[in-house]
Amino acid sequence: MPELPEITCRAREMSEAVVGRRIVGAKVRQPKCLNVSVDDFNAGLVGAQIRGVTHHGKWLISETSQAYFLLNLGMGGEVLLVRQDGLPETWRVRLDFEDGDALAINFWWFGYAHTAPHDDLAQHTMSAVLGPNAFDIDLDTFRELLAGRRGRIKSLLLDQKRIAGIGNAYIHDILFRAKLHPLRTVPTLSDDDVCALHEAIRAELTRSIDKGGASYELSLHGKPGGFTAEDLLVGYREGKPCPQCGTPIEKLKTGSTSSFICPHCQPLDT
DNA sequence: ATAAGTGTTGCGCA
DNA sequence: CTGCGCAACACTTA
Repeated sequence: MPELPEITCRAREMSEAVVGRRIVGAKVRQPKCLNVSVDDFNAGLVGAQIRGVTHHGKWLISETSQAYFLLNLGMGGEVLLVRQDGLPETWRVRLDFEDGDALAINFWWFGYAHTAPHDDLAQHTMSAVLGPNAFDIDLDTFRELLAGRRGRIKSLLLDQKRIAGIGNAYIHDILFRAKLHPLRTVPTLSDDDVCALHEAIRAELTRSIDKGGASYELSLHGKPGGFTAEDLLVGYREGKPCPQCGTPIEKLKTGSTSSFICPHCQPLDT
């Protein structure tokens, strides 16, 4: 799930559904995903009332009356609001509310459930070092972000310290929409390219947010998102025709990740 | 049935 | 500064 559209949707859902509720119990099945001891985790959250839920990049951030509660779902996972007597089989961390509901949190790889002091979110380094949210960044800030950079454009867009929220699923369509090859280096981009890329980021993220996020992830209430494989332009569509020109879409290795491109619309040499 | 592939992140190294 | 490989170890697909 773990890209900006899904996290944005989860934050909105949680804002509506759990703000104002009080946590009366916490259970941790996988202590490894915490940044503090189980005892400190419990002490931070049990008795706390949830005040608000936002996100920064792929981090879901809940402010409570006692501590901040920060979630990163890694490479996929759910935050489900369920009854305590109707829990799913697998969950790694659970927060129980006083009304009998619970948040059941699961992820299948590399997730985190952290806490940070009530008065000092900046102490949470993993979220504090993130760049501005990809969706909120304005054109001038985006230009400044690229100025002086020499590396590949795909590496920069995936670097959460520079711009937060884009992952290796949405980036295929973002680059396609901007007509940019993932291996293009930043200095080869014209100002028109930079504007197109800025617009593509907003447009592609919005397209998914408006549908409730990717269909391979579940909402707080257990419903799949409405952004399906059919909505993708070139991502994960190897061999299928480019929606613009019909050229077969290619899959290529770009560093340690894969990329999907239209070789005609996204030429490497310019 | 076994193995490779995968949406994340931080770190060390060249 | 940059790219790259690795380590965290679950689940699907070939």
